[in-house]
Amino acid sequence: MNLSQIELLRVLQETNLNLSRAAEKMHIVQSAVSRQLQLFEAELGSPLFERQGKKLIGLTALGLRIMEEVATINRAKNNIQMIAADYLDSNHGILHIATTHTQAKYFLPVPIRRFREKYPGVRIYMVQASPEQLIDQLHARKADIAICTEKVDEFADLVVEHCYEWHHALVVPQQHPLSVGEISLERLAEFSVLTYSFGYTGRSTIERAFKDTGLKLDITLAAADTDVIKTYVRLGMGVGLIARMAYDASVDQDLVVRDLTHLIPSSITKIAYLKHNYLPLYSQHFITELLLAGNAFQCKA
Amino acid sequence: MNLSQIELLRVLQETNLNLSRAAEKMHIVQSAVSRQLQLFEAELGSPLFERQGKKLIGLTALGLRIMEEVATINRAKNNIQMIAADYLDSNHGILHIATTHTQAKYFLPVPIRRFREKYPGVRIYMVQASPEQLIDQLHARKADIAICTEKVDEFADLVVEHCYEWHHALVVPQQHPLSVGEISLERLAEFSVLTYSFGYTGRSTIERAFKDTGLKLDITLAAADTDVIKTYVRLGMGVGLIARMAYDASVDQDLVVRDLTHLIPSSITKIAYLKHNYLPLYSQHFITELLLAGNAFQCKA
DNA sequence: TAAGGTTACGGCGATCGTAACGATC
DNA sequence: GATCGTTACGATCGCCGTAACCTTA
Repeated sequence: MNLSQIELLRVLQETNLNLSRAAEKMHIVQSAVSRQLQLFEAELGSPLFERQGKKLIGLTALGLRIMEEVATINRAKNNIQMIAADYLDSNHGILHIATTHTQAKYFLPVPIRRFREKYPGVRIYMVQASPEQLIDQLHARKADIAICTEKVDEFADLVVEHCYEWHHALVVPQQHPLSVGEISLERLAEFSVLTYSFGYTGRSTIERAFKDTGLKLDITLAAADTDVIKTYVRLGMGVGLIARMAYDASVDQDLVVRDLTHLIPSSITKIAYLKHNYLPLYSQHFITELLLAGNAFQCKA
Repeated sequence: MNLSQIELLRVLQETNLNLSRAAEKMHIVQSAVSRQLQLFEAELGSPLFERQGKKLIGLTALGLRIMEEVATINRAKNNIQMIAADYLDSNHGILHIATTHTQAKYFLPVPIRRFREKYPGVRIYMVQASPEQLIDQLHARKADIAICTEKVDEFADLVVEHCYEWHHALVVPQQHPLSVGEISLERLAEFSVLTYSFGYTGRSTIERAFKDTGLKLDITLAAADTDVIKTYVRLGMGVGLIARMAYDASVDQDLVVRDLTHLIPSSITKIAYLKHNYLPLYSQHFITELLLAGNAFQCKA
């Protein structure tokens, strides 16, 4: 048994059990891959893969169980390399952040600016995606840290830290009936609503609030980002249900923002990263920076 | 990086960082070990060991952190081999049990007999030792399963299962003043007591019972095994404080046994084994056999 | 016939062993 | 001088790459 055989098993999973593509990924010829797999299976004494003719079509029970250990080994191997690199120089490296539009636009600018001041040598890559995709990015190790509000609690292999709590707010054009007076869910339900796509930015808490009262929301537009919502609110398509922090007093003066704290449960934006996975010092620092900024953000709101 | 380098780091720890002995253990010459260590440190870019001249005298901060990952990899590697061997043939193998005298003599015979009926091909090795030593045996992977009453709860890297609950009892010669009448801790404290050595067979609960009342125990003899205690009770050296199940009606008729359930808190005998460590099917079966026997044992008592 | 996998064989390089040397007690 | 570790060098064995071959869509 050796580490390249362990690596091979990982790569095979990532290539749909295709030996040729696995060979490419590992920068060796296909016959070498074929042989190493045979050697490994021979050493263990039983096949790890189900075969149809010569093709690999799936894992055996044994293979399935062994893949768990393989994943552990690969994680630890990567960790060793990361730890050593970090020890040599913790001021350079790459930080992959995966997040949603709302966080990227309204929350991250401050912590990222502060982070860059402290670690100018670290390159930052940001990926914008849906919460499900963020988690996939983490699992595929294409992102180091994910920041979002939804979904992340459901995965046992993620470390999740609460960053800040926020509420939804209503935005309407000036003169709109909802721009004054008491707001209730009943009154809200009478209007066309523009809000986030399913699975984005606390949409689930909105659903919950309305489901609990038995009221039905009339969602005319569901967008992944707040700017689209604001745009169509300005066009008079309906009322906007957005994250409070996405209302920007300096550019949104033409819109009236109404507090909904009493109507819709709060949402919590979280930071998530893989368990058992070493994060360089600068990444750890970025997380504390996020938590700090989260605190400040929460107080402001 | 390769698996033998990882293995080397483990072996080095086990040999007090002595390259020569590590080489022996790995069945290669010392110069090869020296070179592999250099190569590995060079690959990581910083030394893993503190050196005094050429001698290794300790781990660096980096080395310390990396050793954690190394342990993980070695565990997973062993698991792979165990899982595969188990898959090939789960009826043969070796089961290393580490336990205390009391368990070995009064509890284990039944579950072990039943286990051997089901797995005649599995060789059983039993080691008798003190609870601390049992745990060392687990950590050194010289034992697969430890069965005892004390200590095991204190280790986070062990899986601990409760097996059965039991009480201490008093054994005295016939005609002894304590052979009749009400027993209290106060009355007990008037006599010389023979019981288990510190750290054995629920000795800690005895301590606790007496410490709580402020009474002082006069322990004339502390032994690791019940038979020694009984022997000296028969010689009239004092009263015996033993585990209830260690009183054997068929051979101890000359002794009077008195229940102490109301005086001394109960003890729990536990099964412990390493976390993140694969146990062959037969070992898993042995554990269920132990739990079954523990249940029966508890009812009987 | 293209795509995926296996088998055979020669060459190269990683790693080992031998051996001589250096340091430390 | 005994113990422990390093360095140099030749030999070996493992692993890769080339290439021919087999199988199935």
